[in-house]
Amino acid sequence: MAKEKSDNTEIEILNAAKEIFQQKGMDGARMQEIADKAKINKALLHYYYRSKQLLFEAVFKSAFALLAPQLNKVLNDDSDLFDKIRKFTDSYISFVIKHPYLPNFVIQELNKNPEFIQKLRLQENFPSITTFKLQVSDAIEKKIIIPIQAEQLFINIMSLNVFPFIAEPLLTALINVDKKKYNEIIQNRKIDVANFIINAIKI
Amino acid sequence: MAKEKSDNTEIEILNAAKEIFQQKGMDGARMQEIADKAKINKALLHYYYRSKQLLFEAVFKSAFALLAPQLNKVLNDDSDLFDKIRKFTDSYISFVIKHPYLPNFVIQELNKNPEFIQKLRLQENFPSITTFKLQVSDAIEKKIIIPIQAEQLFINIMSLNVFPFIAEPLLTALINVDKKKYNEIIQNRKIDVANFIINAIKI
DNA sequence: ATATTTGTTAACCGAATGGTTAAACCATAT
DNA sequence: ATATGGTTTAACCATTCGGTTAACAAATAT
Repeated sequence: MAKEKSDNTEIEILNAAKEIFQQKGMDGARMQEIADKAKINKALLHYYYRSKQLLFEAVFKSAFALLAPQLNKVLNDDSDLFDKIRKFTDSYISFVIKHPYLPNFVIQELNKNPEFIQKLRLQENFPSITTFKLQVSDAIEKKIIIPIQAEQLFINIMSLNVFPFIAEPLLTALINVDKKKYNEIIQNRKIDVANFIINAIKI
Repeated sequence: MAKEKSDNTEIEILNAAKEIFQQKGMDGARMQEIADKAKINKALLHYYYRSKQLLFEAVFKSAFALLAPQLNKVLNDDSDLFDKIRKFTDSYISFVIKHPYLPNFVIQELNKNPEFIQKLRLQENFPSITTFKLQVSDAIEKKIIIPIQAEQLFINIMSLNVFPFIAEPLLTALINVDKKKYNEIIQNRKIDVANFIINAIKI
């Protein structure tokens, strides 16, 4: 069987497509450019993925499959609430350094195509907030944290961790630092953000 | 002079272009679609703005000109620090409701074109963090707030206010609410976010 | 009244783009 | 060795897209 060769090609294509789509988005990406990056003929893209749309969806699902476990660190990890916040904040930054374009890509394409999320919802492993809500209620009852809606807390955690990467070009300009200094600031956030959140909610 | 008529057309074009560009981005927008929305012939777009790129830049600058005063509410308003945080948080939500696609548009296009920010920097009215830094230092000295880098605080304020709009499709799915419920949550944030921030930094 | 400038349009153009086709290639089974 | 099946390519196709042209319309100046 020629399985090995074809498997490789299929993966090469997906990797090339990931890079191009995540950097340029669905509209900005060119099939030819993906083919070039994968070092194959453009017709092969269609042989394996039929259309730009289907190739894009494969990339998108694959991207979300990487992101979901990260989100589950906040939502479904069973450690203590404060620990969880610290762990997530710390690990998310490492994650984004590995996949710099990924979160922005997911958010951006979801904005252009909001109904797309329905397809993801059906997948197993789609993050659910249920456990997190119980945990927050519990911490409020036990007077560990002030009363706060779990949804609001979750949004805050996400905002503080994700936004600085998405808005990097704007923020570097506004706070008037170069990319190097901005990265230092981001590094500091590994600890600072968790403390900021915990400070805001602890009694 | 045919000034009135031409003025109208030029503004019609810009408004149509704003809508299309902000919803679909530079790559997704079509000149024909902009012409249709402005109810004019496609050649007129080029008559007034010469190229798609220049039309886009006009839209982008105009969008940023709307956003800048909002940012200056945090950075250069001379009210008390806590007041400022409350005022910004409250007013930013109203702003985004009026211009739902704007912040995302600016951030997104800056990501695809980071050098673009240089052009904006030269414009007067470009927000500067200098005053805000002094204010934060002052508040720390006076033991009103805990020690925190002004840059970090600014990033936090921006994150908590801007991100929930940018990531709306993702967040509604993750916290499992419909659009109506999500808007209620956003409305609550007008007060909640300011309190969250102040709680996190006050002594 | 008429010439001149400004605004507007229909028709057109060339390049780029997503997608297709038909032939070649190549590993394996017979 | 050769037939078979999947794999890969060069060439091609139809359409879309940004942009141009040339002619027409309308306003203004003389």
